[in-house]
Amino acid sequence: MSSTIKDVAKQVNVSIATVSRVLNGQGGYSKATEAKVLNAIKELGYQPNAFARGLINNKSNTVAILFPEVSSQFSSKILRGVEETVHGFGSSVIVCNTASHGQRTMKYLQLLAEKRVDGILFVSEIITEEYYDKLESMHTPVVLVATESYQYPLPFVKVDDKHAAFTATDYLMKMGHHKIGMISGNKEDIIAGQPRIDGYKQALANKGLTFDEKNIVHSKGFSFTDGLDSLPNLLEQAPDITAVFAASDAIAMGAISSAYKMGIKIPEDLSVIGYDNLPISEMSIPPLTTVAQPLEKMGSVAANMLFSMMNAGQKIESRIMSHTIIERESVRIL
Amino acid sequence: MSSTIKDVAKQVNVSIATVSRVLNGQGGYSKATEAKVLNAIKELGYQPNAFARGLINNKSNTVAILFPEVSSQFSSKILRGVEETVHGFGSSVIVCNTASHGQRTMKYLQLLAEKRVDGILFVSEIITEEYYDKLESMHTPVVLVATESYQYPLPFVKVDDKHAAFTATDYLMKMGHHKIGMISGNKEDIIAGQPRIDGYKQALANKGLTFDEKNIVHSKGFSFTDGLDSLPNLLEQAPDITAVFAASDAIAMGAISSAYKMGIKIPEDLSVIGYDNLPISEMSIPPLTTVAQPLEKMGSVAANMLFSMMNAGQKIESRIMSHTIIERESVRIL
DNA sequence: TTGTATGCGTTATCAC
DNA sequence: GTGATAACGCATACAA
Repeated sequence: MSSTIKDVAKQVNVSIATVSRVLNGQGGYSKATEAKVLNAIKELGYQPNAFARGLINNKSNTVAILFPEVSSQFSSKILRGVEETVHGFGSSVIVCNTASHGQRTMKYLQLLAEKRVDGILFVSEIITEEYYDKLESMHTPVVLVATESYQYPLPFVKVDDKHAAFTATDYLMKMGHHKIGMISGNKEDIIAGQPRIDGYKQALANKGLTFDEKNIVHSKGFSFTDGLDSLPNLLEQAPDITAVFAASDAIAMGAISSAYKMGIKIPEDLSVIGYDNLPISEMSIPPLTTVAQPLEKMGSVAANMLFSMMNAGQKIESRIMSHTIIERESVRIL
Repeated sequence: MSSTIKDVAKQVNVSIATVSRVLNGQGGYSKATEAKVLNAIKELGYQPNAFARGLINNKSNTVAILFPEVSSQFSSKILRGVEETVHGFGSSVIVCNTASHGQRTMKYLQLLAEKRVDGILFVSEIITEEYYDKLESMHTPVVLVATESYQYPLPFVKVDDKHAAFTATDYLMKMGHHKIGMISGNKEDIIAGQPRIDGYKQALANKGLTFDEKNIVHSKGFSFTDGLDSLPNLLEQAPDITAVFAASDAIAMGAISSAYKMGIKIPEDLSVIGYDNLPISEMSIPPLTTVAQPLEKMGSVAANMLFSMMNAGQKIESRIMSHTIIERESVRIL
């Protein structure tokens, strides 16, 4: 099939040791033999065998990334950042779609353990004891992205969700709104749910506004249909609100579509601010004002952390990425 | 570090051959030893080493997929389908972002060759001679997704672009439109560009309508901003059109946003039909009528083809996937 | 039913 | 400068 180091050696009449040396540029050979070897490599179309190398070096030049859902704009953006920097290190990235399913995730980890991946990125997942034990047994660097673990000492890179929600709500108030509703996403979600609710409440309190339970509706998740379904409920509970903070861009898009159906004009009748700054927020009508997470950057930062851990072997500090308000046209100045 | 087959053998006082046998369930050992071995494996937390296995079997249980851009909804959907079926086969998928860049692509192929991936999926790319030669030298099954090669005998899975464009245009005519414009995307694109233009023209001709060059504008690409920029031009050239066929959903979304800015109502003043049926088409205001490509399905079909090729070693037939019109609310009945 | 020995393609440690 | 050769962890042909 594919030619080996042995074939090259034979062709040039040197030992495999020598070939290996020039292959790795270690020196200890004459210019002449180097040229001959290099030439033979070209001629034979020799490809180093990653299996053999891995066996010796215990290194696969591969990292894995696990998502609850690969095919979301959210995941895609992170993946983009990860892929770019991983490729820069000469490594490859394996993607895994866990569907937030425990058994499936464990099966993946097993596979990744056998493949001896050099590092693992966990996106938007809660780390269970089962996962953690497995990860520990693998002795593989791990970094969390857009999530964190309160139980286990895993480094993470994410935005401060509570702070970001505070900023979004505060922005609305700065624009003159006092009656502000919220579509919260899943409040059971300890990472992306509750903290954003807390941030919203705190911003209100900070300006001396009292929080009213009627101004918030808790959707099941963070999707478009969640927004679509929730806005009518919110408006029924709280007809007097002039603005709504949606816990995700998808929810915001759903709310906007819902408003459109009900003949409510955005932002004339109702202002909307989202969360994430996905590509869809640009495509919205009107374009969506939102608080941005630097997703691609987060991916690349996380990947860099992984490589630091592999090389230095040291524990790495977590990173809180800064969020920013992207002003577009879905919020009206009151 | 990690324990090996040898450790297991020692623990149970059998030979490594025996351990290997029960590991692979080949039979040829007593129930008693099997139990003991299995037990020791659990106890020691033994993990098979994929490097060693790969070295012997010449199989990595890994396939690679190359995209011009990983972080698009288009790519994501395909990836989702691929990941699902590949995982079903107990393999992993490596993602590569080529950026449609020759050198970068070649570097990827080199890496994949060294890793001895079992198969390669090429999405939305033109296969150059350089790529093909490299692929040939790798002796690795390849299947093309959402593209095809006129020069090289590579199996593909895609929609019939010309036919789909015909269907879209024909749908518009069935809804009573006679003056139909098109925003074509990149007409130099031999796979996704020209065929869709041809389909549009043919649908017109089929109903006895004459094609007018003024009714079409060729954007640089297939993106949102292409649609945003192109609609005004189209409307200037052809003020009397009542409907437009956009060569992608992103273009359609851009056109709709553009119309919104110009105070043109969709679909009352102008009907729009897209192409792809990405998730965004649901989120559009109004929801976008479009011709759907079954992207996720295409991914899974392509992956299945890959495994057939690996196992059977046989050449595989290409697959033309059927497209369908998804009726939503962006087309008005005239 | 089980064990021994060889080889897969490299790298690395010795020698020379 | 260069060449043998022993690992790396596993599968398998061949013996027993």
